[in-house]
Amino acid sequence: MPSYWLMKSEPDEASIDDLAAAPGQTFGWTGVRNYQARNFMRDAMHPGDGVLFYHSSCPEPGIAGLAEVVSHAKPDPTQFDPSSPYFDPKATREAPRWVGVDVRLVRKTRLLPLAAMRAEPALAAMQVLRRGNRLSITPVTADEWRTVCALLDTGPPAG
DNA sequence: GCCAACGTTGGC
DNA sequence: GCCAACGTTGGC
Repeated sequence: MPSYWLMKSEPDEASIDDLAAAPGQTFGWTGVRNYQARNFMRDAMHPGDGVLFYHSSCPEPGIAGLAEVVSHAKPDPTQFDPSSPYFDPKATREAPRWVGVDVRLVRKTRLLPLAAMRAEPALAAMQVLRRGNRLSITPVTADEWRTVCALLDTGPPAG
């Protein structure tokens, strides 16, 4: 049984189009510097899990596509790179602190805006929509996953 | 740029 | 271990 996740990315840094253009339409998810989000990747994510690719901190925040986890967690190389904004001087190759998984595009979708997600009763309990939520990776239930896919398939409400 | 929310840091 | 100060996230 796959699990489902919502993963936030700032499109200026890594957008759904960047994922589509990447070799194999796959890239490593780097830059997570929050322990809870890290632990999801390290402990709970498995190849085959579904990913809602979410654009954050941008003019139109929302779900921009579907992706898939294709690796287990492995050390995030940016923690070792002094020129990276994600450099962590306390991380060593012997004892890496931060990990990431590889994510592959399934398909780019129309944008499902944050406001539309909030307006959908079936998504009312979605963790990413909780007041004050700042986690960049949150679990998604199978029901929420199906609801999002249905919304993406049916397009925006008429009118 | 504002601000709510919440994570992290560090003195004690 | 407490908790105040500070930093970050992210929508608006």
